[in-house]
Amino acid sequence: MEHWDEVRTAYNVARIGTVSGAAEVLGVHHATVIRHIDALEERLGVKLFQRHARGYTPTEAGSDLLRVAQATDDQFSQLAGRIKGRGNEVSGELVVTSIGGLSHLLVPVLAAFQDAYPGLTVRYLTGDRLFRLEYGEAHVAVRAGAVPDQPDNVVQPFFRQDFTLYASEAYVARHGLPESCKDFGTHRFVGADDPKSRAPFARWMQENVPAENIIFKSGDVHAQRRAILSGAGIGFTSVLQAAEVEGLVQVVPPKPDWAAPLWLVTHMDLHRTTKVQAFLAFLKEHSKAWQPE
Amino acid sequence: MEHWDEVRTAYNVARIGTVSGAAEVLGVHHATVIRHIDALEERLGVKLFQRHARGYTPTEAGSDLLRVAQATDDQFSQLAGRIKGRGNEVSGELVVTSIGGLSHLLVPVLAAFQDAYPGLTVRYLTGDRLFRLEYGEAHVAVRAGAVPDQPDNVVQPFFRQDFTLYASEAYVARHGLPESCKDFGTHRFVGADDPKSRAPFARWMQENVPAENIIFKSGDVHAQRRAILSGAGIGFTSVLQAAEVEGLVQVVPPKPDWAAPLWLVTHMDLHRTTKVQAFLAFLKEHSKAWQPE
DNA sequence: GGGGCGATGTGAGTTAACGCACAGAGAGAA
DNA sequence: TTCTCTCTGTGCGTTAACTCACATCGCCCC
Repeated sequence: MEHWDEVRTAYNVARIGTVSGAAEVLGVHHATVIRHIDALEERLGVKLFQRHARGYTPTEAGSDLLRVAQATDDQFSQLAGRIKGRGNEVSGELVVTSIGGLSHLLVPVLAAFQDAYPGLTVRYLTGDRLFRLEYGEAHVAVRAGAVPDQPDNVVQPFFRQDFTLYASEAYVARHGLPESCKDFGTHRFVGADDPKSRAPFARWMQENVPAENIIFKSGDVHAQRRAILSGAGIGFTSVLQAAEVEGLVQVVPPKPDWAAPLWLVTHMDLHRTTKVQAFLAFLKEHSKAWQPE
Repeated sequence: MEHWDEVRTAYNVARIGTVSGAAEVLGVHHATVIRHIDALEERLGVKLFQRHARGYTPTEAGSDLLRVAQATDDQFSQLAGRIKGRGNEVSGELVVTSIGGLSHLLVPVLAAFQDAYPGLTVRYLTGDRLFRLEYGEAHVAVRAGAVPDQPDNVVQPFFRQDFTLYASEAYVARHGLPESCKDFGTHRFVGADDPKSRAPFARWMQENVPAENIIFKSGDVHAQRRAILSGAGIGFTSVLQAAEVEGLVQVVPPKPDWAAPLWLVTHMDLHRTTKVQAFLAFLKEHSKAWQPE
């Protein structure tokens, strides 16, 4: 049973009773309807209609087709309604991904967004690997670093995340603060575990801090911040994260060179949907407080 | 949601995951598949798939379509199986119509046919009006008289029904038998109620028997036979019917001029079906005993 | 009974859908 | 990295499907 359009044609003929009437409803010429019926009967090897001057009356097979196609028509109508409607409503699932270091900013916003749309389920993905928008793994991604140049991805600037060096009050009381790069040899540092990290502050540390002075390394920014707080050494933390923790002292003011630009990335096919647009607007609104100035 | 073929295309893309694979399954070029998807998405206003180099992955709307179309595909497959299969089996309903005077012959055959096919329901229609095959009122009709020339009807000769004049034994004992037409003026007759009857014996009676001698008239042949049997007069009855009744005496031997040819008529659209063919063969086999010689 | 109407059917012309060929882009392997 | 394979995407020519027009046939109403 291929050629579903022919089934639809036969369905309308059976429903209405005449070829002409069905042709009008279908918006095609009645000759087309006749050819569809003939082709379908030929393929099935059974007459679906008895032809007479007043129209077509379905045989048993035609009546059977009428019932099945009626159900199909209903199903498709409902489907079309759901699909068209869903394009304009915020429901189902919203999948957001970002680097782990942004969870303290995003999670409250996600929770508030879910609260605003009760029909919505939020999934927040963080992980080592990059979740790929083109495979439908997420609707929205928050990416850091250089402008993502993936084709089929819509990229918007989000905000600039400032970083600088922090130390715990206990560390300062014990070791003091370095006044310039020349003092780094006498201090201990907390840094990134990944030597290939492309974060600007991480590369700065690789170039300006002797490797042997980096005595605590972790791939997780939260672990690094905890290490700094525990007095393990001096290390980079985002200004916003540091502000939420008691007991951290800025070693130097934030430098623009250390800042990491953040980008909002969506897949082209999903970017126009109401759900994604609603979340992007919601996120931008709530992130105004995070902007540097 | 028009263009069910596009839904089928999208269904296969969602099911298989690639345009090329779906195109192969559908037996069309992959460009056609792409155009179908694009047209469907355009019409719905929602992306059904996320496109990437490895194939198409369904969005939520695409997944929804996949579910619905999967069910539709199943339904259509079952429908095709039923329709194709039903063409080769004898089941459902068999509707046979004839003039009322043939019921004593047809009913036993219909009962035996039903007994041979337990899945079958038989309907036997008799009535004043002609049941019309082209409106699907019956599968098979047994017609008398001239060759039916309805277009779209398949006509086969059935057998020749012989008629002649009968009288009851009581009538003969009381009035004797006429030896020729000249004696008709002294006899009483049972005849047809309808002066426009086209039956050859009825017209013969109109022409050869004085109207005032026809003292019992009925439209029903069974009533006429009963009247003859009750001694009301001389009248025509089919030879086969008369043979089943005790107490009837042939006034004259059957004449070919009085015989009524019977025809088996089916609608063109139903004639080829196994069910109709099975019944026609069954009926012909059982009617061999009725043939004159 | 006859004219009009609406239905089915068929042949000819036209449009739109399809197949073909090639370009481009990732993904995986050497 | 580079090569290769596969899949997507698009312009162009062709074919098949569709529209159009006309013929035909029944039915209904006048």
